[in-house]
Amino acid sequence: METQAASHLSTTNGFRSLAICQDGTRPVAVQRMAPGSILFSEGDEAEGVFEVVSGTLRLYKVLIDGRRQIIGFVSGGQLLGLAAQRQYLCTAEAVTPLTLRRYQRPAFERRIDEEPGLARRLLTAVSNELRMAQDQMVLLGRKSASEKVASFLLSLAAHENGDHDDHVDLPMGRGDIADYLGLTVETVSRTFTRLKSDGLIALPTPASVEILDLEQLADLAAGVGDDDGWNRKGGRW
Amino acid sequence: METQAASHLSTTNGFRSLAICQDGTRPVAVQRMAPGSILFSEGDEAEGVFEVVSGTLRLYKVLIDGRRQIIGFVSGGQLLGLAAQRQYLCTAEAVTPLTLRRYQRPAFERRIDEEPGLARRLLTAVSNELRMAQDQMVLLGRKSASEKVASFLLSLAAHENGDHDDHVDLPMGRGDIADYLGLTVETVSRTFTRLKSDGLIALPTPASVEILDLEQLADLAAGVGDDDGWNRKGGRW
DNA sequence: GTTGGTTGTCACACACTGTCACACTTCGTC
DNA sequence: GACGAAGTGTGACAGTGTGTGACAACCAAC
Repeated sequence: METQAASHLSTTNGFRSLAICQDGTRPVAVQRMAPGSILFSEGDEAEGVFEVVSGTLRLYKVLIDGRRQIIGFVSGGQLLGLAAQRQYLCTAEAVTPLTLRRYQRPAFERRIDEEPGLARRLLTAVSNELRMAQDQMVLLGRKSASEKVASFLLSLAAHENGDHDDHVDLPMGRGDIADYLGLTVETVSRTFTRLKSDGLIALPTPASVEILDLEQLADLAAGVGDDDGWNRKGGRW
Repeated sequence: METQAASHLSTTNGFRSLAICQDGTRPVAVQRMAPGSILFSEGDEAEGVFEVVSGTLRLYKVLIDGRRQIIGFVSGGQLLGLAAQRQYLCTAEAVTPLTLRRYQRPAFERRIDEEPGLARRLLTAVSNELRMAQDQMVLLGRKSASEKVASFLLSLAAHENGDHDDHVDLPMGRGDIADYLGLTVETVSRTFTRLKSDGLIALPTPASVEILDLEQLADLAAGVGDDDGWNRKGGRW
């Protein structure tokens, strides 16, 4: 009926890997892609559901004049294209070298009706997506540049549920971060520098971040006015 | 497991009114509320699913220092709280006098498992929510003040699928619009004035808008650089 | 009619962020 | 190793959008 709804589904819930395909629904193809290549574009017929095996990709929408808003990043173990119904509503493009499995949509949808618990779990997954989208709306609409970057780093750190809680890898460049946070490249770059010189983070390389002061970073991300002259001194921002 | 995901479900799809309750699941209560009163707050236990009979309410999240981001508006015929799982993740507050029906969540969830097609339809509805959230992310992250207001008016006009395609009622005040679009009250006010003096709209009263030039308004909303010196003349915005 | 509170609008200076410009580093290729 | 391309970082400047304050318009109550 309607245009539909596409996108990434973070599978931090119960959807890691082939949980939904445990009974043997086979991927039609395993696919590899180079950075910059496009998996599907906004408006394409939604033919498949994808599972990212390794690598990261970006989902974005563009305005006519080229302004781009990145909706989200999808990385290993996550599903992609689940919420789509007729057409994909954003473009999916490889950030890093990518490996993924493709499932045919018709078979996938048949299973939704056949397997009782499945739709319920998908509903949970999409709801989780919605939650993240809403948090991002708060970020985009009401947070300052430094608050945005701090939030971004923390969400990345939380996602990398693993050994190094304080180390974050950035597969994407500054341009991607800018288009994800509603900023410009320069502002992102300057904010990183500022965070570094204030001792909240370290930057061994531009693509790797060490979180030095988790508490201050969390306060900043949450919008707690720092005693330092971070920003929003007198005004609202 | 996770915090959950809450929120409004615009039912522009197939969820008008009691479509999901056709077999007699009875509302526990019909409820009336005065403007400004709170239906539920962010973090509350998600006990019910609501159907708005008449009136409008706003869904929002707030930062510690009071900055507010309105996630969306919900009005007559729409469902509310469907995507919530454990807790509501935003606050729902009446904008106008409100009438709504409340359904108990446990019974609601039981039906999801029992009725085969239901979960599928809910999935569609939540996916649609996600689509709207993503459009809003583009708006918040990459659109100028005038583009935001133009988009807002058009989405409202589209929503009022009815007789007057060119007439839009604004149940909410300038402050709500500002917090929905990531602007301030003054900027919203100024932009309305500008749209009026440029002949794109008329404002019989502050709460009612006549769309005079739909095409130009649509171009503006889509990000087409107007020949007029609307904005983003030299720069990006 | 008057009063008081709320909401909307306007004016002005300021600030965060964007724009433009250029140096620096890294990496792959020749 | 030299070169060019792409990405990153920095500086100077300007602009949109903002906060503050003041005023007008509207509504309700007296």
